[in-house]
Amino acid sequence: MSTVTITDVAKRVGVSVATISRYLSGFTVRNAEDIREAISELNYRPSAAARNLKSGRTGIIAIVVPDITNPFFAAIVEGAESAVGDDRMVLLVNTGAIREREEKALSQLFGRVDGVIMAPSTEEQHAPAFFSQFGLPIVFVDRVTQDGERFSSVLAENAKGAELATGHLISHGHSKIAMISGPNSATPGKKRADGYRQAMKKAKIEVIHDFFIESDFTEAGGNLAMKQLLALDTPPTAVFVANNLMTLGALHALSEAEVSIPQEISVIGFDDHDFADLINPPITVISRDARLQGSQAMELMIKQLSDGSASHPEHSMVDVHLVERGSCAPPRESQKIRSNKKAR
Amino acid sequence: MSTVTITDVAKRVGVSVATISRYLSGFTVRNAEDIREAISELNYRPSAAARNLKSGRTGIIAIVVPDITNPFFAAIVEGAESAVGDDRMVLLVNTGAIREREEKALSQLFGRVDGVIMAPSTEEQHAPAFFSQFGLPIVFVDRVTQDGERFSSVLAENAKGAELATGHLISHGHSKIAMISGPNSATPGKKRADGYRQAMKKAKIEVIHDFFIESDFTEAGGNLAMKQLLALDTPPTAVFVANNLMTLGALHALSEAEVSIPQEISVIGFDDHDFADLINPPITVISRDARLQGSQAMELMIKQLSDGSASHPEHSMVDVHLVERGSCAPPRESQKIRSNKKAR
DNA sequence: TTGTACGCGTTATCAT
DNA sequence: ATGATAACGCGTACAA
Repeated sequence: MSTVTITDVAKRVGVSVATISRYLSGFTVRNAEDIREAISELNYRPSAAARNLKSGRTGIIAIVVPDITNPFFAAIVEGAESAVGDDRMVLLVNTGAIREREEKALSQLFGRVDGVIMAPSTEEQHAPAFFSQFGLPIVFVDRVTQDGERFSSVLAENAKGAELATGHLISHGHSKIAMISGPNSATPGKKRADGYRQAMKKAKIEVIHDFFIESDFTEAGGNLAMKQLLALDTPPTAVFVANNLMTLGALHALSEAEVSIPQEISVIGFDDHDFADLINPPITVISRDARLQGSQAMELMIKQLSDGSASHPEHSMVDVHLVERGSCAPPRESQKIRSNKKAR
Repeated sequence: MSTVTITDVAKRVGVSVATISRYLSGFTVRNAEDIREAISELNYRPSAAARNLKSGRTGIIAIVVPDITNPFFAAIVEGAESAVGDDRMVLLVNTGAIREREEKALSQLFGRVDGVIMAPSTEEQHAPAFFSQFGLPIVFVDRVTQDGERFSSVLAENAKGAELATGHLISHGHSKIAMISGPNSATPGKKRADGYRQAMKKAKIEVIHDFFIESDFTEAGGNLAMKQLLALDTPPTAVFVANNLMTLGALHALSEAEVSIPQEISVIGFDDHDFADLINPPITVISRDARLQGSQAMELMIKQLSDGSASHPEHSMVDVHLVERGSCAPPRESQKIRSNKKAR
């Protein structure tokens, strides 16, 4: 156990601890060589804990996400990590989208980290109050909480993306367009639903109640929603699925029910995936640079930390774009989908 | 800014700091109610930094992985996080499989964390020396370094899995079986190659030099390797790909070259993937519980931390199993793969 | 049960 | 340029 302190080094060299400290801080000292040597021989490492206590900073930035297993959040974390710099590190908190864990994590984070980058699982949250209460710098990424405007954030062009997706379906001639949406309580859920409605409105297509399903961004949720859609008397001819996991679930439902894409139904998803182009047919999606979202969030955090500019929140958005592959086509003349074939 | 200390609470209540400290530690004190009240009114939070300095512990466990973007490592991290408990947190380090970053991270980690769970990018590493030097508890997960036996580890049944995979191909009647392997310098790379050779030996099939390609566990690497295989005068009729990313790359190469699976070539991968069953055809793989690997590693770490049992390293292995889908079939009579059609 | 006082390892201030 | 020392906030041995 390396319990060698700055005092040991000082004794070894025959100077005071202050001199060693100065040397470590880059100041010019007389016997720098002796010190360098002593440090390496004694294998001295400054105590992070002591430094934290003195400085009040930890050099650690937390990033809290609902599910690190979701490739999208993994990309965000990777982006954030890539921008953290040499003198700081990233503390990961995976909340499983469980509210209690989020809150507990936040309180545990206080004092252990200099700031937190967070993708809150819901907007209905007291997080901002919590943050302002403790004065912990925060940057929201991908999602915000109720009065999230008071804090910096890096979101995606959710509404635009959803409009793009829905418009793409419309341009193929579809009108029976369903949406499997995320929870309305989460930023991307709400915004993408808005975009869908906006596009439908522009095209003067009425949104059928049964065609809009508010699900939960999980694979199971997407799976269930798609089954519900297939069980309808007149199923949709196209569906826009609001995130990658739900798309996965929906595709499984479609595959199980032996509904062919895009002949019987057109599918477009939000967020790309490595395998999306290997599926048959390759899936058309709205894509964006999640890694960039993460790195931008980290940059905002670092700026905030050095400027102390918590009072001037910055809001940035990463762009989205359509990646056209093979899962969208015009609707058939005959709208007879074998809806009840296998779908429950 | 919450700069309220234990002293403030003590003054408020009219007792000494020791009493407050005792209250916080769960001891019985006279005016517990007053203290509780004062703490909540003053919004007092004990300083983690000061506690760290006193106790020598941080309550943080690091987990360093090559690539958090790889679903496999994401699952490991998620598993580890799930087992960390209420009084500790996880610090993530993503090294990008870059040796220098690994080493730098390790030195930065010292003093900031109580222990590190690590998936080293290569076995050719001085990490163990580094660890023993500083006495930082470590548990290896998925991979080890040179003298990794001296430290606890949670590996997978790599050799068994590779034998299973190769045997599956052999049982279908293949003999021209190629392997796209990982780097021999990494534990899973080496062990899986061993398993392949073992299975081939058992079946008395000679391993053709050109059929064994040592790649690098990346998508690009798998892609290139598969192209090389396809460009051979007599290409293999089956291929075992040693990890998920390389499988992805190989599938892209196959798809690009319009080689049909399993008619023209059988494919089996190592490590499952959410989308593996949606690809056409669904991909047969060797699977294992990565999340379990992560949680076991964390459990070993926590045990080590409480026991102080660093001297009794434990080595555990998670099992593997074959997930049969549709990417393997008997070889054709005519072995004419359109090898040079589009490959390259 | 409670209070006093010291130590944890650094850095910053103040003299020298 | 250097040395002595206070201070960071907390836990705890010791005395009461």
